[in-house]
Amino acid sequence: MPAQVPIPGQPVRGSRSGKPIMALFDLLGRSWTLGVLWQLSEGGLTFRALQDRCEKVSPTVLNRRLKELSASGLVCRGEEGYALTEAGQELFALLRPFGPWAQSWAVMLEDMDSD
Amino acid sequence: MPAQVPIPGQPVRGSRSGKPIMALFDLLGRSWTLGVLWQLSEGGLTFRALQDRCEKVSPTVLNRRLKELSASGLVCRGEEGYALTEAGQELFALLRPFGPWAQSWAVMLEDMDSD
DNA sequence: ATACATCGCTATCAAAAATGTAGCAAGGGG
DNA sequence: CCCCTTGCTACATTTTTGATAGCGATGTAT
Repeated sequence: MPAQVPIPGQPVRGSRSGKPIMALFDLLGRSWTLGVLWQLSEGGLTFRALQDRCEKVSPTVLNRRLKELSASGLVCRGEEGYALTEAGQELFALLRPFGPWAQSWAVMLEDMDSD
Repeated sequence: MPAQVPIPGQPVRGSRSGKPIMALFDLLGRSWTLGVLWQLSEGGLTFRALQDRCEKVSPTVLNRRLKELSASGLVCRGEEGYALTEAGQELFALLRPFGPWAQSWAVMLEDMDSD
């Protein structure tokens, strides 16, 4: 039985209430979801191109994530393969600052470990 | 063998390169990580309080997530139980806009389904 | 001191999800 | 027809998550 797509308003993995933020976290908290959104941000990619970008993702999981993201209106099929929808781009806009933040986080962790 | 904590600079689940953003996505892409950060944003919580807030999390997983988040410098133990570190608060600041966005996403999904 | 409650977990086992690899059906080019 | 790429599906294995019970430590009231 394949996993269900988290839908705001309905109980999801981890929340009886189905609060939108919890549904979103359920979706984003699955392996590769964040990575796929990140990779698609620069333009449409074919299934295999996406697979290559995400070095270690199995086709099984990639396909499942793409279906979930499509059902959630974040991804759709464009001329060049899979692409972010408008909503997907909005979400990515929120995600973008994570890039630079992760950099400084990495530096902080190094300092933390060397002490 | 328990799961390892994703560390920037080292290969992680899903990335040979170990780019910080990929390490971060690996961490955030585990079940309950996002939810825990969210719940801790309003102040320190004890283990059991956290368990109650996250309705369905098992102690096994909660404990594992807390260890990972501690090792990653995002969470530490304060006077009132577990709390966000400074870095954790920075990350939450990036996460906060997801709340309102999730609301409008929920509305969009309803419209999408009713058409 | 004893009884009881609460807290932060750990142990154990079952279920679900992810991984790795192989390969198929469809479409295009030569 | 032959060969190549694309978008997957099948299947077996490993990893992760989930559910439940309960232990040892600490505090508090009796």
